Amino acid sequence: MGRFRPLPLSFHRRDAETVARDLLGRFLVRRAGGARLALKIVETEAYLGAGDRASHAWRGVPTARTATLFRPGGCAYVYLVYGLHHLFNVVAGPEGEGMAVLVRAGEPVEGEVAMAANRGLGWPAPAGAVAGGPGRLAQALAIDRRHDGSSLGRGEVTITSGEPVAPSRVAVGPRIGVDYAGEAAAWPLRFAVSGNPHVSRPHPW
DNA sequence: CGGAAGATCCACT
DNA sequence: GTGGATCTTCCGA
Repeated sequence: MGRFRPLPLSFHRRDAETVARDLLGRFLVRRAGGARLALKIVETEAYLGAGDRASHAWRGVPTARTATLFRPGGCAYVYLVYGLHHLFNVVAGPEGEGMAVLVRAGEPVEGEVAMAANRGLGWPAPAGAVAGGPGRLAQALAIDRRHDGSSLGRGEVTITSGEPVAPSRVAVGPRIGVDYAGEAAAWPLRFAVSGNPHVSRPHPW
């Protein structure tokens, strides 16, 4: 036992917005070949499922791609965007809701050299270069669709305890890259640790 | 069965 | 600020 203790699956089985806020400050831990890589989560986005135009589950019906999104909260939902980048999500809520939290950025805390190498960078690297952005984060942790559906309570990818971030230090804004989603594009479902330099974009806050 | 679009990133101007 | 890379998935016909 040590520093990284996985959170119980009940943590993830709450509504996506609550989980998105509560994931800030927690650790995302990747174990591979005896090595351990860890990031402190500093930016997330909530996707609400049916009725949220920006969500892959907005129609409320599972498809080949989104099957895992409808499982009970506490597993990974990983998919490929633009034919190039894998994005890592935490499935939230009860079974059938299709809710999830996209983990958009992390601050390296262990295995920095290996994570930077996964990104084709040396270490030290500038803040945000290793895991400031969802595609970068997945690449740094070597997460891909093999991890789709895996439990986050045990195994190669886990979410562990950390320092929760006080509400007063959480910055809120609209989600990134969902302009096609109509009204839902403006919903304030993006959360970040205020002022943290590893966040994926210049703070609009 | 085909077209269109995408929860991004990087290089270049 | 703009455009290209690259490919799976999805939906309409």
